[in-house]
Amino acid sequence: MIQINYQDKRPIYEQVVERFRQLIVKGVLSEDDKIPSVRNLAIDLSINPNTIQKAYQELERLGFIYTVKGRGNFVCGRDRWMEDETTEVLQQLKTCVHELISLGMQGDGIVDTVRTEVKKCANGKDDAAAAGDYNRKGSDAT
Amino acid sequence: MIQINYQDKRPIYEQVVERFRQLIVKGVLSEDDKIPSVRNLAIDLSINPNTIQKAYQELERLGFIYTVKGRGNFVCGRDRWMEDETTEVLQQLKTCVHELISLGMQGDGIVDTVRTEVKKCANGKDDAAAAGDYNRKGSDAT
DNA sequence: CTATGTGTACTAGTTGTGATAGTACACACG
DNA sequence: CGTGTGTACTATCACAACTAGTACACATAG
Repeated sequence: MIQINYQDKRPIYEQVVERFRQLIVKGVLSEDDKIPSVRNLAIDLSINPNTIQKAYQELERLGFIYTVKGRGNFVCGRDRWMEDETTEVLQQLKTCVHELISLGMQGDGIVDTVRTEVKKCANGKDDAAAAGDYNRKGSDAT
Repeated sequence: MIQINYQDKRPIYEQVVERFRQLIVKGVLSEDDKIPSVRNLAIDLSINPNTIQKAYQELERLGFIYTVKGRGNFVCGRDRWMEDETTEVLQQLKTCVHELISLGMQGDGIVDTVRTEVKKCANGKDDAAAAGDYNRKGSDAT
């Protein structure tokens, strides 16, 4: 489910955050799905519970999950993060366009690239639906 | 020329690298332009020469500058970095597109956004030409 | 109620990286 | 040779990431 890459220079907690962010945005994890407990995931990944806790706090701050004391952590609905995420990624997209122009790439080429990429997504439908679910309400991990 | 933002969480040497990258990509610094010496820039920014050295080594590794022992550091030609940079930014662009699709944005909307941004660049012509040059061959800093 | 699983908070310590400080050496140029 | 340059090296400090261990509060099942 969650893998840690020790070759990666980024801190572990950041990798955990990023991984869950992907799973949630792509729809692999749905609203109110339960995610592993701090302790369970820590054992699973052979790292310290505090590191997972830090990751979960960050995910909560970003609006991706909510916490119920004594019960666990659960995935928030799209309305809690979709707008912010879209704004952010849109900003990244614009920055890329500016840089490509600076690098001498033609505007038409950029637009074409994007159009091609959009079509590719439409055909492949991304990997969200294919991935299936992971840990639904009530089906707690063994 | 180069400013350091101490509010920024990124290390100083990384900020220096990023700033020079921008100046070079945008054409403010041209091929064979001389950039400040390790010691001069260190004094200028009130930081340690070793930090600048680290930044310059990274810039050389990335192909943005070349070093001549005893003379200084100079900007490389576009051919040394343009291809790699374009490939990298293009990859970022595609990732953004995929994420926006996952976030539920319509493909048409994405393409429109890009087209609009391209036009904006075409009108403003970015800020490359406006910035002028900084430190040409032979005009060493005082 | 108790036992268990959960999130939360706190202290203490280790490790790695960024940054500083200082020194020394090699090369280019006038 | 003297100056300005890049390069290399050691030592030290500060901070972030991570680990280790403990303690407490809450929810649920028995």
